[in-house]
Amino acid sequence: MKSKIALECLSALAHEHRLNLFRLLVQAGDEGMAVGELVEATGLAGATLTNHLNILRRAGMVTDERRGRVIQCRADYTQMDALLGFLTENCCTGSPGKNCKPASSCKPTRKTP
Amino acid sequence: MKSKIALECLSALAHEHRLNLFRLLVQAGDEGMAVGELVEATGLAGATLTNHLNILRRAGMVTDERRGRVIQCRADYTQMDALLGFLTENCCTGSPGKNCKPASSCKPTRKTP
DNA sequence: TTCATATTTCCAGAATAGTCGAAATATATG
DNA sequence: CATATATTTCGACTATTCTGGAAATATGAA
Repeated sequence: MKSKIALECLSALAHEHRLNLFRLLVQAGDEGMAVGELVEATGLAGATLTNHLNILRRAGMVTDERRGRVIQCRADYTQMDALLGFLTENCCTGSPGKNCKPASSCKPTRKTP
Repeated sequence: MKSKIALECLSALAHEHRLNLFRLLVQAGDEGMAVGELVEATGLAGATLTNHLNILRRAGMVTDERRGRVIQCRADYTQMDALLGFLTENCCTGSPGKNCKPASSCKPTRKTP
């Protein structure tokens, strides 16, 4: 992951509402949550929520898919993984004697099928 | 790590200059870097740099120690580790079937003695 | 087509963050 | 003490981000 994208991811998560939003989506698992459900869950105005979602989308932390009138959002675990990797790398590289193990793998939690 | 502190850490790192600053300190290892050296390295005005340092300090990502007239700064690896732990936990907990391994350990890179 | 629902875009005001010169503080040295 | 160096605080300005109402767009249903 490039520094610029890592910065976008960090900025995306560095806000109370957006961190909360991302956690909600993580907990929702593969199913994800509709924008309307997120409005309900957070109590934010629609326009405000869309703004935050757009920031998470631009950073690649959230993906979505239209299902009829509803837009279903999901946390992107791959991007979160890449961010963890970036932080881990940049915590120790650049000098000899690296001490960091590779970032832990972060897979979606599947709903019981 | 509590959510509020994690947010402070994320906000601290979510800025071009501060991420750069933190990386410089990580690369500097246990020795750390003086504020003056950081001013040189970044080209920022003293007041601006102090502002960014204060944000990193409040978040616990940077510690420092006075050595005579000079203030020597260091990256706090423990806090970085805690942040990685928080992100990893919150990437998968809250629902059954956790898939994340524990966050990798992040130790300072020691200068060759 | 007409109506209802879901979401986004547009816009503007309010709040917060970033920047840096100048003055203040802390420490060392002569 | 007086002077020099290192860093921080203060104060003011600019830039960015956050917020939500209202209008626009998209889809589905009658």
